[in-house]
Amino acid sequence: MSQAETKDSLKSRGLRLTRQRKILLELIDGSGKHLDAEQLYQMAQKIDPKLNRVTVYRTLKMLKQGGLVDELDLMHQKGDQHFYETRLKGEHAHIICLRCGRVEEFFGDPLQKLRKQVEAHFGFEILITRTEIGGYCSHCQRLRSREFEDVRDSAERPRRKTAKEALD
Amino acid sequence: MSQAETKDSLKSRGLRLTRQRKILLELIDGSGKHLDAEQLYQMAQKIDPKLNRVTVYRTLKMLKQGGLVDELDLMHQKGDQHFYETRLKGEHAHIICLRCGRVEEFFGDPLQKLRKQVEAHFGFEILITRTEIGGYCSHCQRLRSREFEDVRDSAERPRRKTAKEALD
DNA sequence: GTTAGTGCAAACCTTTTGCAGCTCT
DNA sequence: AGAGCTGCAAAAGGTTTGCACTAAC
Repeated sequence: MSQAETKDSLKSRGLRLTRQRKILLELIDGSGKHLDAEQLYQMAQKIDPKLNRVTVYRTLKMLKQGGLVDELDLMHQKGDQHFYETRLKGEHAHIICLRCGRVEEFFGDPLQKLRKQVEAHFGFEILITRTEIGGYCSHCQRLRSREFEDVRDSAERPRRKTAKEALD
Repeated sequence: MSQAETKDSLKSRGLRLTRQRKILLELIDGSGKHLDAEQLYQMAQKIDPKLNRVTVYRTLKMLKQGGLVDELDLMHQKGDQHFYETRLKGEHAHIICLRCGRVEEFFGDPLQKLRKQVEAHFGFEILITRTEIGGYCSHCQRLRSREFEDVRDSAERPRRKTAKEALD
């Protein structure tokens, strides 16, 4: 969304385009990554050291409610925080590798079909959708099978992880 | 999943089927609802008053990692906690009404097609999927438009919500 | 008997709230 | 002028951790 459109969107709801909001909007629009509140806060502070973490949270909440950004969980692979992206690109799913953390985006007709079927089937008015898929990317599949072989071929007794270790 | 299958699944990983875990498994399997850790804790405590909240969290984490339950966010409509359901039913999406909180489940071929396309397109090995759709159910769409008319037709001046109120 | 699991208390991380003062329009 | 916004401090909500004791196998 252009700066001008965003400005209009805020104005029309009686909201103000403050110095802090300008900084945060540029960071979200410009980064092209999925940033969480803490990352945004760190980046914003380099521009305006007085900008408070609370302002970041309040701004994100406002942008989310205004439909200007989407909130992601990314399968909570890194923790329980939320990530944000603009609504510029069309609807897409997020594919998260549970080993290396890499995130891919998938645009494809199943997402549109799902949307249409849900609207038709339930008479539902859709405002937000979130599709997240967790597993192993092709690269990590190879690494995992090699790790597995290493354990079996190892000179050490191929001890299985204790249950406690497995939980960590 | 039957009690026996679950037992095997735990045993094969060197995990124990304790009194506390039996209670929690029955609650999750039996309820048919999407329960969060706190609800499970409250229910479990009625059966065993000494069962600790921490045990609930540890058990859920273990079941999730073992692929015995799925974790849901339900669009964080009620807060930032997680909800849980067994993996008995096939893959499905959750449709959450942002007004009344009602949750519907949608089973349909777009979900399978999405899965296949992602596997084919990225060579991805899928372990978990989560599709959540937020909006208004047909019932709440009607209520909302009525509420809106009420405001316009009201004898009071049709004041718009202040921005502060809108955020609450 | 050994190792996994539990309960308790305390810590942790992320996010929200109350309030006085500041700033955009 | 006046409503909206910010910063600060403090609290809240949900979840995890360290450790000594207990129970499953």
